[in-house]
Amino acid sequence: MLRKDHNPADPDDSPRPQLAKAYIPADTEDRIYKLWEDSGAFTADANSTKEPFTVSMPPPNATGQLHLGHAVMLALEDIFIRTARMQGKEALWIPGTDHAAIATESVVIKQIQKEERIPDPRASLGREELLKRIAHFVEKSRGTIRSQVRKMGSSCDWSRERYTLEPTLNRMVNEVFVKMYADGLIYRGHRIVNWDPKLQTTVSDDEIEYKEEKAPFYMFQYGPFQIGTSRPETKFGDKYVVMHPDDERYAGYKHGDTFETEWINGPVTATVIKDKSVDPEFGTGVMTITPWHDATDFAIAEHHDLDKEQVIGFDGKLLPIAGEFAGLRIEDARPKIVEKLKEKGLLVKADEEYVHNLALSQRGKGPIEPQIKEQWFIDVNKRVVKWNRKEMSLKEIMQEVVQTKLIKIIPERFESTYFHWIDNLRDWCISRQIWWGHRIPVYYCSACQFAQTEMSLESGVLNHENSKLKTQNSEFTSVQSLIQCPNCGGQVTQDPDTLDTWFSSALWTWSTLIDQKLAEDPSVTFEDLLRQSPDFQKFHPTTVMETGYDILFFWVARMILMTTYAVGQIPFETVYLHGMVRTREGKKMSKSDPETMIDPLDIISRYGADALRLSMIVGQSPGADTKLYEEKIAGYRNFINKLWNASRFVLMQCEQAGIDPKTIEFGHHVELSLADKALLSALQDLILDVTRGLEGYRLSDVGERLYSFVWDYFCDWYLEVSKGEVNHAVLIHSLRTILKVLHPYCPFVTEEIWDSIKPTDAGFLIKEQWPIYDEEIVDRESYQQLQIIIDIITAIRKLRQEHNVPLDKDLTVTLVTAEHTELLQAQMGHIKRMARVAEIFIQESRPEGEIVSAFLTGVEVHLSLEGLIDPEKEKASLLKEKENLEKFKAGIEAKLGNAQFMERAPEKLVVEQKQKLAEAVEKLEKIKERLNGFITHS
RNA sequence: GGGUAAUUAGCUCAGUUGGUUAGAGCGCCACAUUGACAUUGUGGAGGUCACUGGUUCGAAUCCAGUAUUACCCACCA
Repeated sequence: MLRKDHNPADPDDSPRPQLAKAYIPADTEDRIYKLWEDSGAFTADANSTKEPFTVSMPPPNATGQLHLGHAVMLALEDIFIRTARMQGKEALWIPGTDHAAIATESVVIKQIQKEERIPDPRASLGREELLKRIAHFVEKSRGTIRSQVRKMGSSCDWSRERYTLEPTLNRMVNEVFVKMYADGLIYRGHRIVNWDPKLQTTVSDDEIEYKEEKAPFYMFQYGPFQIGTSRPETKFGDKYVVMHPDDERYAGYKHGDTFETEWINGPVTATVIKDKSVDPEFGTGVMTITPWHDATDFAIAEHHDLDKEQVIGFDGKLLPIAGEFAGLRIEDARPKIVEKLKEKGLLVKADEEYVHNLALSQRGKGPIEPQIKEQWFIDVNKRVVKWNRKEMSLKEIMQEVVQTKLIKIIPERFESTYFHWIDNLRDWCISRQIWWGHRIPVYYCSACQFAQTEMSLESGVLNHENSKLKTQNSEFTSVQSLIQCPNCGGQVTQDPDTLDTWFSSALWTWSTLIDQKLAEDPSVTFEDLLRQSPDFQKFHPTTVMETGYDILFFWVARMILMTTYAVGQIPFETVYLHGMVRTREGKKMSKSDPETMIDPLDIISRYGADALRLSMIVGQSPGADTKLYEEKIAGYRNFINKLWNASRFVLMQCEQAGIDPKTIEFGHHVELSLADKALLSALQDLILDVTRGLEGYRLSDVGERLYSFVWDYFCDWYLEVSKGEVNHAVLIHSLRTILKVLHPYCPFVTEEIWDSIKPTDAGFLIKEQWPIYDEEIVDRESYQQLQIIIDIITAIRKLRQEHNVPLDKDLTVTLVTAEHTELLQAQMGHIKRMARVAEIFIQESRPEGEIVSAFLTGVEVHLSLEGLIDPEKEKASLLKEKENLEKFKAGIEAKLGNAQFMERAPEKLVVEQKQKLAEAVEKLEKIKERLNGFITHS
């Protein structure tokens, strides 16, 4: 798979491996991905005896485009999965797509409106036809996201790909709905819901966002009271005035008192209500209520059994109760109503600067109108969930599994926001008035419904539970003509609503593991489906759920809720939450602003998926937002190229020596130099750090460690040493090890290089075994000895540059040492070559003449620079170092002289400090001697 | 109003349980040029770790408060 170029100049014309001068990801990635996929490397085996490691991919919108949020998610999950796979686990990463109910339906409706000039496609086309159109649209466009997921290098098991609207998932949705209904967790009732007049559907509390808006706050005279409002258009039906029972100012009015007052469209009779939910401090302490359009007012009305009247229609226009204003839209009606009240002398004052929060639909961005509507809800407080022999409510079970650490959230602080959310959680409205989605599996009898609504409702569900209707219902298309009412034999129809898309998403970790063939058979019960699905048995609970913190509530919490209830297992053991990707200015990237938008596909084509992955992982911590910009990505592209060229160097070394790298086997027979031993030792430390870091989900740390090892140690020192003393076996072995531990982060480039250096009998790197830490190879002494050589080389380079010594000047260096003579003798060649020194003397006394010096631990470095030295400069730099050392020394002495420190500090630290002190004292002595030399000379 | 976090070099960020003479990448300055790599090499400059107190032998790290910023939740007529 690498490029094998024939070299015409080569006399024997035998083609040798030759890597291109620079790594070109675009020539590599798709090819490698296909090789992996075709080889079956992504496919997990439910029958294996290996320990399972499962990741359920958060399903992207089936009609969507890959964005950076997906890219982060895919990169992280792929690292988890590739590591687990190499570590010998049965790794399953299950991909899928989401039907994205509201989003998809509104896209298609808009398209039809625009292209076919049909103003109301729902009315004109009807349910069946519209669903067909949407399904067609999804089918046509879902291939896009699949190929884009592949572009990231995602090693997910495509043979198990799932879709949130497929028949198996539909059956699971129905099973869970019926189970919850039977347990009394799902009920239908008239409640105040969030109505989106624009999208013509209810939405859940979590699908609302608030925007600050300045709108006038009016004070009106209402009988003897003054009442405040920012929404005069809702006030037509107001006939109750509410105040706190303890409010002294209104002690003269009793609960139930009535009075007549002039109001918008004439006189009304109002009733006094005393309720503790009124805040006496706010405004006048008196308010009128609009139970149909306000949640608080609704609660008061329920409590006192008051009348509720609808004022605003579901189309957002005023109803006949508004009299002359009926049919007007809110924004048109409001000023007119205020004007009328003003003319009547009922407007007391208007605060034009009032700021309040406007509730908007997250999807459609239109205002939300609270309405009373009969909807389906999930009761989160009823105690029917069996867990550890206790009966718990859905709220309690959600708390329980996180509190007891059965589920661990990373970063931990999100646990408190999770608990806070649960505390505020109200019953979940699960019905939606859109068509694209899982239809509510409830049937009504048109014949007897009028007389017995509840009865026919129940019989529909009960019948369903008795599995008479299951076959028909496993397809989401309606089949009501087949169904007869068990009560009266009349024709039944299905509930027209669909379920909140999060209802089906909440089942994702396990519904995707249910055997699809088995699920087609209606005689197999739900419990048997769980028991007999091999994937479910092997791979659930999943290991880690990785997703953005923005859907902790929408999705993660609801998966916990539904899964513990429905299958009696936690959905995942660990939740890893990543942050949002932002622009370099910290702004959200938005499609409407292409300037700030980074398109992952564009980045991949120019820098490669590996570089993109690194740029999103290194330097990011979980739960924190991350800023991404092109220079950062380019930096990691450079790193990838560095690795590529290091490999190229290794291959060239082998080629020059006539060695086929694939035949190299590394073992005890290999003779090792100091640098070899140091490198092999450092590699063990790397393996340990990387393995532990990945286990602890510290992906950024590990990425940085790998980056630094490859560049700063392997390339900058080991490969440089190799230029004077090459050991092919060590080169190949260490490069192989590096590729393995780097593979999860940059799978493409490592696989590509691996092909050139892998052992003859080896397969793909993706299936290689993870390196095992071997303490016996750790050789601290050699590592430190090489470090001394490195320090000497660095010191010489530094002195040389400080004194502007040209590189072509023949340089003589004297190393003064008492203890390292042997080491320096042996490694002299490397020092000469890498520091570009002509001659080195190793002796025990300082040389004569014009020299510049550096003082290392155990070694003095002196450069003889006749006629090139600026003595003042050298003196100044020595003085500066002396000053620093003295400060440092004084600090340590203070510590060591402190009785409390000596008593309480750990032994190890004291020893360390003493060691440092000794070194500082030694250096200081030498610097002082050297400075004295200056004084005598001048 | 309640909560969670952030504040470290010009920029973007690390800093794992308190013990480092506070690190990295980019940028900057100087030098190097066809020998793995200019998507490079070598060296350098640059930080009183937001502020004020406290705990401690010892604080970027723990505690309290202040300031600024971001996000989340609730929403009062």
